[in-house]
Amino acid sequence: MSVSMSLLAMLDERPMYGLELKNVFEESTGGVWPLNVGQVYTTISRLERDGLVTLAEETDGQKLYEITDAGRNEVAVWFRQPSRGAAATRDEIVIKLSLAVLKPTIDVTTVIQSERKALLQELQQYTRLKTDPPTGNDLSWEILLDSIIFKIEARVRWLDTCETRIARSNRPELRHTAQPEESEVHT
Amino acid sequence: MSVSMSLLAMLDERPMYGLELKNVFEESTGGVWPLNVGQVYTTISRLERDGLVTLAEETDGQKLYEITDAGRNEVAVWFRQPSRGAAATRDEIVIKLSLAVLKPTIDVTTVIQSERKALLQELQQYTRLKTDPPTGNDLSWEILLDSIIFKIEARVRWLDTCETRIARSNRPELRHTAQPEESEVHT
DNA sequence: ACAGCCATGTAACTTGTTACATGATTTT
DNA sequence: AAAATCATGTAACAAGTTACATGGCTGT
Repeated sequence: MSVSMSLLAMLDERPMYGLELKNVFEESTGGVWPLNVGQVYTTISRLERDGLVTLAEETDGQKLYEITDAGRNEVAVWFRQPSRGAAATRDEIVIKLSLAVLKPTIDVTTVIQSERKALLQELQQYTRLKTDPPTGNDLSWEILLDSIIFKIEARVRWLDTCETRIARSNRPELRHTAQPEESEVHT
Repeated sequence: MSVSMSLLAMLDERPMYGLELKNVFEESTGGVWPLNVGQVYTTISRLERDGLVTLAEETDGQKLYEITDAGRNEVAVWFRQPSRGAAATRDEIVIKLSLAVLKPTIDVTTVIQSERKALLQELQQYTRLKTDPPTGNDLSWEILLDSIIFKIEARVRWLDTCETRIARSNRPELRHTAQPEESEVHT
């Protein structure tokens, strides 16, 4: 829904053609959330099918798309109503840990460390981006970047509390708890 | 991928049949992330197609599914490798705000307030759940609940910084900036 | 017998996503 | 003329999701 509503919201601003939609979207996210051009066209055609968008004008293969009244209404509702619960969405890393603690054969602390390492690298990357913005630089970009950084930080803190929780629990841990050996699995 | 990998990880523990997978999954998430039974079967058949799972035994319509070596390997990789970037996933509410600040006709502060209100309600709901656990109550459940609460809190903080950012920016705001009147949009 | 649960499954659909094809225009 | 870029689009697939159908077994 994110993509289609985004395109619709952009068309609510002014009529646009396909590539323009892609560009505006990517500019507003500073290139962090790239959007395949093809997806713009598939999404647009689905919006057209649903009567939220119509072809306004075609000049020389260039197709200008226009939002309909129904579409305008959808956008208004989208902005008015809060997005559905953050909790409702299944979260891969959370499921992974939830299942890991149920599996006696898995060394959960190793899993946590691996995840945290990746998160901290990602965090560094985005903090660097913050001081050295790419092109757009405006408000949209700062909002987006903040959201990413906040999310990563929260996740790292969550991993920390998981670690202490697991340490406190008398969960039967693997043998080599003292020196966590690198037990690489070979294909 | 979340669902299929989850099922695979559970089958890595022991062979199970369809409903059992559903039940174990839902118990591990304390019912917060319900899983439609039908989806278990569609997902299992896809795993079978990909050679990660095989039918071990069929007794009287009850089908026991078993993980294959290839499946076991997938699970090992899943636990070893960190989940893909938290930042990579497009986030509806973030896109919504990013686009909202670009639209002069939208009152961003109203949008933020509406989102925050919903988040705080959700937060309250899950904090209540924390003191009054449903059934499972064990480690998996705490881990899951923490993740949800952390995520919501981070999002609320993010909304706050967005608000100050927007206030600081000299973005041309709607007329009624001084006393934010309840300007309900009627269909 | 009937209600309700256990258990399996499928058809249909949505959203996201990519790889590929096509043609026009512009630059080198 | 060749390469690059603009611009459009389609076929195909992955993953999630639900509504519905089927049949067996159990308790009342």
